[in-house]
Amino acid sequence: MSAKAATGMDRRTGVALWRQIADQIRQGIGAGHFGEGGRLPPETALAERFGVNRHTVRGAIAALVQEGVLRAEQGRGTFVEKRKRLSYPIARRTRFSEGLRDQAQERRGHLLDHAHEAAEPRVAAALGLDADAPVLRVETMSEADGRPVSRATSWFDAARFEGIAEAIAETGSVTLAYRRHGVEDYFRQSTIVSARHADAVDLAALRLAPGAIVLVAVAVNVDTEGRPIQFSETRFAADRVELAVAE
Amino acid sequence: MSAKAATGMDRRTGVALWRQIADQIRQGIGAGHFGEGGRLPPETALAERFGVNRHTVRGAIAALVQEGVLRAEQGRGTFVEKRKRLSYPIARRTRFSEGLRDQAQERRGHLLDHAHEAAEPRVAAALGLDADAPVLRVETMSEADGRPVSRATSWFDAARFEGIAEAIAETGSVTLAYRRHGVEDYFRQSTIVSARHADAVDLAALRLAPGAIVLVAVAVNVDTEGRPIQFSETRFAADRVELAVAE
DNA sequence: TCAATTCGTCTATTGATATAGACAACTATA
DNA sequence: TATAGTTGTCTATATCAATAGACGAATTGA
Repeated sequence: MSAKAATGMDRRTGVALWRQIADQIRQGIGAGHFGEGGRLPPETALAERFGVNRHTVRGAIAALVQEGVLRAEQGRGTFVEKRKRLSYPIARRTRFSEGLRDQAQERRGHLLDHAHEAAEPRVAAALGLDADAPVLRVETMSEADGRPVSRATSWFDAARFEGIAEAIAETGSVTLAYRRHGVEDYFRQSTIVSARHADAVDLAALRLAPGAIVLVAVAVNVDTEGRPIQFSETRFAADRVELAVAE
Repeated sequence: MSAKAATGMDRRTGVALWRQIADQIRQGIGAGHFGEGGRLPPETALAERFGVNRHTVRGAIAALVQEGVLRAEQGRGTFVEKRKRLSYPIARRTRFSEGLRDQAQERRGHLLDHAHEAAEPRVAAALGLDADAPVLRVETMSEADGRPVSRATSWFDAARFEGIAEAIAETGSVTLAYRRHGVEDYFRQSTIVSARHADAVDLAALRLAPGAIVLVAVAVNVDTEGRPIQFSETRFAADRVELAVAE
């Protein structure tokens, strides 16, 4: 394998070289190749390693500076800014803020939007409702230390959970909002994890660079009697979060 | 929100529009928007929906035809070739071929490569070995119905599992290879799921289009006495697989 | 058979991407 | 205070990506 091919750069693929390089550098940082606050190799060295022109590397670095991952200082070098990836636990008892307790100083949830609508087939199936039954759709996002972590769309049975959006907005917590509706405890029944490119709405909400990846977790929560109470699709910024599956 | 922005197309991002559109169409197929063997809307309609020129849509379709996802017929339309996303279970007893029994006719594992090496820190920690202890690294990939599904790098304690690579090559099964080394049963102790762009090696092995996403599952298997026997990093083609977390 | 629909191909133009080279501006250090 | 090493900026050129319009080729159904 030639030195050039080994770098993973592909041409004529619809993905610009500067973006491929930016992705590799970001990934290298996540893997700890440069250390916290460490210095990147000089642009000329990176250009040689990736087999491209120095200007192309500069494009990649500019994008990562824009993202807040790198900081370039004229005459000195280019340095790593980014923090470590958060590890988000997925288990039978999954609670957003508890799981991140040790990893972030400040955790917050936001209610972005909510609306009544008729249940789509997959929502109706998950919640055990008839097709087109009235459901509440709630859009939330969560932050840790001021960085957006995830964005979720949740559906609730409108008949049982009328007003839960307001309760989430007031308390900032789904767990507390459940209490107000007589649900003392709840469990995660199932979780399906997949990954895709972030769409425009999530890019904006999570403050991601276009082309970024989101981890998608589709989950069903049930109450202590096993009745489904929530169906949700959560998108996590893949370069900030990993999912720890407890078994 | 304008109709254009709602389509999720972003310009000046280093990702060509035709590739963004190809990714969205592929994703739409995975979500079942066109049905098995279904027909895509005409190119002119797609161009309008995505807010781009017809030629740009044609670029996206050409890429998906090349991938084997679509089939274009002059005068008739463009049709879906691809099968549904496989759902790969992750649980305490995770076995590759058993989990996919109902979803694919033919399942196969391949041994690609194996080598002795000194344990990296994360490998040593996971297997409970001293740093730089001798370990066996094994590269495998798996297919379902002739389509590459995943590619894995596994590490074993060299002292305990000498020759396991050959056993995997012969039997095509990790479970059977374990038997030969006196491990009658084993469990998954932990799994960490993340996502990233596929690197050049995985692109080739999984026959993916550049820019494609892989789901990364880092796992530790333990024997019935709780001793770690395997540390592995598996990369799944994100457009062909989803991970079903059992809880 | 005819018209409508749809994919396939061609030409032309514009802006983004990538390469190449040169030199300025800044930093650290011998 | 030189000097080497690094990032920042400029010009120029070639190729890719995207738009625009026109027309050919194959299929379908009236």
